[in-house]
Amino acid sequence: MLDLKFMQRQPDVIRDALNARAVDLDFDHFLALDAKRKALVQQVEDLRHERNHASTQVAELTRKGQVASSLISRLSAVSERIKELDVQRKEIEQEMDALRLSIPNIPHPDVPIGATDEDNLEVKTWGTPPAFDFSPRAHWDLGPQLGGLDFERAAKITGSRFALAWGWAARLERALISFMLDIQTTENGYLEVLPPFIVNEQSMQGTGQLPKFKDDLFKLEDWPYYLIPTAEVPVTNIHRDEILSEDELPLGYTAFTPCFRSEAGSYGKDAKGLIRQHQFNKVELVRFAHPDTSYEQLELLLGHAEVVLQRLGLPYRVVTLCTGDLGFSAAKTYDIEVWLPGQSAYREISSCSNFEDFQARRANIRFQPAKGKRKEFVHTLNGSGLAVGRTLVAIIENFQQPDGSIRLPDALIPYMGGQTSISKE
RNA sequence: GGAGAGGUGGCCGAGCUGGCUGAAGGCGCACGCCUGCUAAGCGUGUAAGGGGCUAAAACCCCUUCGAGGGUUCGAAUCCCUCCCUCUCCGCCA
Repeated sequence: MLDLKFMQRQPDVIRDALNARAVDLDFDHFLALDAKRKALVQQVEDLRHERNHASTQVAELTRKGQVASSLISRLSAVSERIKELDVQRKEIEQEMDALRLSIPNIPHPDVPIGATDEDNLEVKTWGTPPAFDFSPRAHWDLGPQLGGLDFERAAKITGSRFALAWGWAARLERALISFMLDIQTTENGYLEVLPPFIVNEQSMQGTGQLPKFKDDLFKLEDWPYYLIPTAEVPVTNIHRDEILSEDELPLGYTAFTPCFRSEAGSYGKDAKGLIRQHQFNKVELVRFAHPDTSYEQLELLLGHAEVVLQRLGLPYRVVTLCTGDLGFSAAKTYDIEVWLPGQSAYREISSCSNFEDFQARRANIRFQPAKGKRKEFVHTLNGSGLAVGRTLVAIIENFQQPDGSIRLPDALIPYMGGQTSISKE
């Protein structure tokens, strides 16, 4: 959510931002509503002022034992008028609120203008894609063949876009989760949290999933609750309606959670394998930062996600999302894309964003500056550290051997009970 | 599922026989004074949102005591509905 004053004063900035994002939204209508609102507010406030003033006169007269019936009957009419105008004002404000909740964040000046992911800007690459003297296979072949992944039974249990992992794959998934959490908690200063996987509507609105992206969510029947699409939601909302102190910033939380997404509108996309599932595991990093330093925090956060891939020896690149690809709430986002030999492509494995005060304003997360200054909204950031299922995919595909086995990265061996490779049998 | 208690400012906590309560008191915080030894004492100040005026302030005004509605000239205070928290019983782990 954007600041109302800012929208009034810098309408062109909003128009440019909407344009850059190719969002079709009638911002001038919003401004017209605001003008109407102001006019109404003035009328109502004048009447209220009159009523307040006269009411104290009534009180005085009554105290003196006098009757103020003429005054009272006049005020009765004033109150009626106030009620009428208030109804109008409320209608306009409701419409404005709804519009405001669907206006996306303003992209940071660094963000390249563009329409699709092809316009994203590569900022760095790390490692080199492995060279194979055989044609590398995709994880959806190797996984089932090695007895770790079972898509058919998952379809029986639930349906498409679900996976059943067992044996080595189940353990590898668990190993990766521990490995990632350990790095973030012991090396990068994050506090581990285990939040609810189901949240209410307010939380979804706080981080920006609602009201616009309802169709992407799983909602519980007969409950105003939703399955989380990412740990960003419960973890950012930890501090909803709270006032943090300046010296505790920045705060860093890491959480492992399953994530649930309806993937509406992605029919046919990544239909095979683990890439796009209705349920997947993720280790998330969330930071609450001082507005002055949030972009430094974004670089830091990116590094915290990158180090996981580096330890695993997985080649990747980092891109800055262009305006057309940028998420609704984000001001700037880096995607980390890991190399997948099975597809000969880089695929997103982490998304690190600075939301500035966009989420904080929605979720009302503020901090109290030390010097007795007024409270300000914090800046929120988050990033995957990493998507666990996709990491498993990357390991399977990058470290596959000519004989169909998979070599495990050294960093993971302690987490796998000393096991160094996975082979059939 | 049954019974009860409660939701007030950054926090705790009064008020709840309707007007003088944006809200006592305390804590915390800020500034100042005093003092000087790892501290205490004293004083002053300390909500948010919106509207007007303004270059910006100052200033004036309106709203806000869980949410929404009602009664009333006027509600934190009375009535109704809903949400949430806590305690006890039952139930399940």
